[in-house]
Amino acid sequence: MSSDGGPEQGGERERAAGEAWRALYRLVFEREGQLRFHEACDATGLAPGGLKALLQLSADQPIPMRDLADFFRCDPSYVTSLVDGLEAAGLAERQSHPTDRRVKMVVLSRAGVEALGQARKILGEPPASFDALSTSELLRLRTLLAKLTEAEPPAGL
Amino acid sequence: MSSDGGPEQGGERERAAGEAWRALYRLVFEREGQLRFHEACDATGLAPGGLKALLQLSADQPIPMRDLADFFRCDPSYVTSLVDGLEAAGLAERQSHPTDRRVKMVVLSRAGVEALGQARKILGEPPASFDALSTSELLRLRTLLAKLTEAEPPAGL
DNA sequence: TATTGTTATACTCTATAACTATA
DNA sequence: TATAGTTATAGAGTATAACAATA
Repeated sequence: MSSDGGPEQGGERERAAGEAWRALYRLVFEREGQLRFHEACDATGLAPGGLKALLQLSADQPIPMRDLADFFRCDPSYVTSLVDGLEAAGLAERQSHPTDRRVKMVVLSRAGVEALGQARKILGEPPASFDALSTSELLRLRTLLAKLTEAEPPAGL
Repeated sequence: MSSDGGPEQGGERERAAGEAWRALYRLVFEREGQLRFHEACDATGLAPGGLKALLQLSADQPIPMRDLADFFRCDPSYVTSLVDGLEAAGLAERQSHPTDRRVKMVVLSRAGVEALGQARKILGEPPASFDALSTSELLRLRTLLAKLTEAEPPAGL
């Protein structure tokens, strides 16, 4: 955080930022987010690792296994076991790379796409506490959060 | 989510709620939150489970081990191993309950309090993307999020 | 020689079952 | 009899090391 407010605003700005962040963190990381994630695991029959992998895959954009390992900062051998699991469940398939025959790429099967939709539906459902905000407050909240996510580094795959 | 807006506002309200929630989720659960948590693990030398336990403890309010198991929805035997770890690291101590001699309670040692402070400092640091908001926007964001956390069920220990 | 993915193996995390002590 | 915590054990989850195939 840099301070860009007025000369007397720095403290207030930083306090507000800290409080906002900690509220975000509590809301998502310690409560509803975890619940949602567990629900989605149960609904799809996947272990946490399998669900995280599922969420990074699609039917039409094959992903090299190596990229998954980089994204998750895990060992390639673990990606092997994750993809083994998804394949055994009929949710994903390995494809060979068109030009580099060392590389294997992963895509979702039809069942995988369906499971992904189910997971996204559960994860995307706002918690009951959102009822505490009026519609205009929700609109403002959405706008502010959109600014934050746009400012983030493009951490995707 | 119930819809309490005007007759034509329901769709917009729900869309805003969904988008706000998913932005929250992405921000905390898939990115900065995970990074912060890993950093805090490294800084304290604790495994994820140990850090989660540390965050629920304090020096002056002893917590029965059973309450920890309930809070984490885990088996009591796992609490035993978590507390064993914290104790071996010199961060926590077991106390006996004053009246019920079956119960053991956990408190932080002086080193535990210090480690907790270190962890909270890391976890509570807002991400760089917060620079994208003006001070007044941060103040508004904080206010909106405070309403949400206040509306949550009191999930604490 | 360097890189992708797999196998074999081991270590960590977490749960189940059986047990002790206490209520 | 029921409850708090521990021990022993077993099962996931994840990493390391050695290896085969390909670049």
